[in-house]
Amino acid sequence: MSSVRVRFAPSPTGFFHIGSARTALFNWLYARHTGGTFVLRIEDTDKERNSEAFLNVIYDSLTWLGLNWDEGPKVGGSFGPYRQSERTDIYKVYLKKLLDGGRAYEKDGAIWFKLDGERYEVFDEHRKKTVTKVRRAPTVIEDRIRGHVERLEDEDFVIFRSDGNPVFHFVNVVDDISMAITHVIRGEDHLSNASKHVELFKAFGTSVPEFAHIPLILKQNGPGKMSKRDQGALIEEYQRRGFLPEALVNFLSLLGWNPGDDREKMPVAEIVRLFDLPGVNQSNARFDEKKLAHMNMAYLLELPAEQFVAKAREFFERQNVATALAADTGYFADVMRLAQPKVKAIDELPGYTGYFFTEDFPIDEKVKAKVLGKGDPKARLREVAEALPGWDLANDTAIEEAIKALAAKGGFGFGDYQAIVRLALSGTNVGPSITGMMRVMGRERVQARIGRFLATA
RNA sequence: GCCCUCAUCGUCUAUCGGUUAGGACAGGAGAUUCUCAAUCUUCAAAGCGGGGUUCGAUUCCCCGUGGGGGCGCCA
Repeated sequence: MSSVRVRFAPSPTGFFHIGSARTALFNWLYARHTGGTFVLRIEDTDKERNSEAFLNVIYDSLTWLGLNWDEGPKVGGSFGPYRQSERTDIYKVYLKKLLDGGRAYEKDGAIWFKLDGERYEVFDEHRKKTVTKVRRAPTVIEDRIRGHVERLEDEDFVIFRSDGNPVFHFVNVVDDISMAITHVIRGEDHLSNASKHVELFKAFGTSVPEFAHIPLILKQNGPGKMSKRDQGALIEEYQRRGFLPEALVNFLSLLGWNPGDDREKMPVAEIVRLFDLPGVNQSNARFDEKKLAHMNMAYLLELPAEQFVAKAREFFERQNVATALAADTGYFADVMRLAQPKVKAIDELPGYTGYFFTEDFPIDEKVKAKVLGKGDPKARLREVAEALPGWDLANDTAIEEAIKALAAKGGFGFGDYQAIVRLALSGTNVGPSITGMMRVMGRERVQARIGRFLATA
């Protein structure tokens, strides 16, 4: 085990979104790559906005994505507790250090961090008020991704609110010190805060951790970074829609990082092996749901059939679309196996396979008009209905051969039967092969559907 | 307004001074197939602008411009 200790420090103030997931992922990847420790810390100092429900969303989402934490809530560790709301004693100790060292003072009921340097007053045009500034040199941030960054931190800032609760900058730094965090990997939106943090680290007399400010994920359309309200922003949504977590992880890893060559689809173990800070980009990346969908499809295609069926079963049950017919697990599995190579996502399944599970499926009138408008398809269908009792429906090739033989007799081709049989069995013109459909539906159901179609259409 | 940061096809990106600027998604065309997908082939598509440095800049520097972030007793 290396000495690397990274942390993911979300606050449970809303649903877990894709930017947070990516930050968690990069931290996790770095920990796993270096053989270090991945710490989960809950930053719940804002009592007004925190909720227990959102806390569970964080645990669920991380678990679903496979980002297991070595220390943190639920698993414990020797640097706990891991929820900031339970660390108030630690914060008091650290505050006392600052107070005793003359690096903090009280004003307006709050406690402020005192920067070193000479003070002077100036009118701030933007904020329309007089502020006290400190004459001092810019703070230097050595960032593993950004390089050398300088920023002038010239105003004291609040570290304890007047209600007695510590603020983010303070607890963040204190916890990083007390949890022995070595690498701070977080979004670039914190780069401007980093100067405050560096000053705090210096005031505590501790070494500053390595910083790595990763690029942000921008919303797909329009300006700005991805926020909770944007389309596709919530991890929970992908979970609900039956996306494969490994596909999402693979996609997310490529947003702001690359292995240095053309490889894109990689098992997570390979990403862990290749991931490193120098491979992280500096520029923001725009979220692309089409590419995610493609990645998901690629993973879905190679998923072992049993797993695909299980995923489908879970989705059908959760969406409450299971019918009496779908309750037949053997039949359900056969249908799903037929659909696996054809769909791009699990949530397409109910729509794509609906007609398998009910006799009351709709007939697409446009398709019907088109199919019936060419030649005499109903005659072909009648031939199938008559020949069907003698066919072997055990496998697709046998069915295909039977249809071809039937076609040859009348001087037709397979194609003259395909569309009309499909229409009679499914009511539409898209779907799995008709041979597969016939095999899975079975003789009785096929016979009944063709008969009904012939009688009514 | 001030501060920080970034800049290659529509999008994600490769290139660490010398390449016909490569790949992937999306888009077009074709092949294949029982439909639709998938798959295969193929086409179109990029170095923000201006100055430098250099024999040579997408690559290094500066200035613009544009994007992003920050400027709370939120995190």
